[in-house]
Amino acid sequence: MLKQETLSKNQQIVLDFIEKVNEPIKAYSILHNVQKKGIKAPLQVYRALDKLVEIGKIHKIESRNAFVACKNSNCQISKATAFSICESCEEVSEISDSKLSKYLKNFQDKAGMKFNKYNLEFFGLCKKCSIK
Amino acid sequence: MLKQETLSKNQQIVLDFIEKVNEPIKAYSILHNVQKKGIKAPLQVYRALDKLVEIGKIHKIESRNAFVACKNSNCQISKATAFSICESCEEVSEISDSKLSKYLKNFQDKAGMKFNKYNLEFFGLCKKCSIK
DNA sequence: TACACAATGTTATATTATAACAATTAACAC
DNA sequence: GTGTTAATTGTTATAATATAACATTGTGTA
Ligand SMILES: [Zn+2]
Ligand SMILES: [Zn+2]
Ligand SMILES: [Zn+2]
Ligand SMILES: [Zn+2]
Repeated sequence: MLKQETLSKNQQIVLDFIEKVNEPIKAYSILHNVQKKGIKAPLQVYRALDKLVEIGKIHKIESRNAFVACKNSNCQISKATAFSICESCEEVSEISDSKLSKYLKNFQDKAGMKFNKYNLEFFGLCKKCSIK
Repeated sequence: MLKQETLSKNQQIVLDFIEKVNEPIKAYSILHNVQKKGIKAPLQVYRALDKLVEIGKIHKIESRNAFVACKNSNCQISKATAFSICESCEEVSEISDSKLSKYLKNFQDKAGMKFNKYNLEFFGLCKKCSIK
């Protein structure tokens, strides 16, 4: 079978919603918001999320247990992700910095482990929150 | 009051156990293992974990919801952490690489956000698992 | 002593995520 | 089209992770 090109019904419903809100959102919040579309159970959401993460349409913000749409066409299928997170307002942005991603992709640890994936989360205060 | 120098009873019990197992361990697994020491409830474990993370004695592996003792005396109180994670055997090592930490500490994102903390998780196969 | 704050103990509950199994749908080979 | 396989869905129940709320006790300091 060829690699799936179109999303399934539930996957599309979940993705549409995540793209619409345009900020990190939690699984059960997604569930509440797509129940009118016929998605009734957590598993239906989590299965869609798993697939969407796998194909790189969304990312999971691990420290927040939240999901956000990918804004970065050249982030290779979720294998190299970086985010900035404001600890005050919880605003999250995906970092797209070719120098950073190049540096991390080529990073070699001392144990000689070969990496195929990384996730980096920066924390601080966004500009808005710094002023306050 | 001066900054705490000695750990409290529960904090010490939890830290002792985490250091003994010497690999990432989950909160409820800690709970089961320290019940003989008098810790009975999840909150007692989570409160100790919170404090130990705060003072840098342990770190949370966000992608695994697990906690591991710090092996790295110069990781500044949990504000700059990096790990390698084997996706096959789940072995986790704390990366101590001064070049990497320097690079990340000085990283400036395009939005001009000032970071005070980061967490980086690399995924791949450890040497042992690569051979198989 | 009196105060402030950290830590504890305890019960209940909230939040996040998966197990298990049956049924349906989509893609492919022939 | 038929049979085959894999992906997706639907559904109920439950597991795993984490916090709320409140009363109490301990500890350092003035
Ligand atoms: Zn992305
Ligand atoms: Zn902010
Ligand atoms: Zn450390
Ligand atoms: Zn391994």
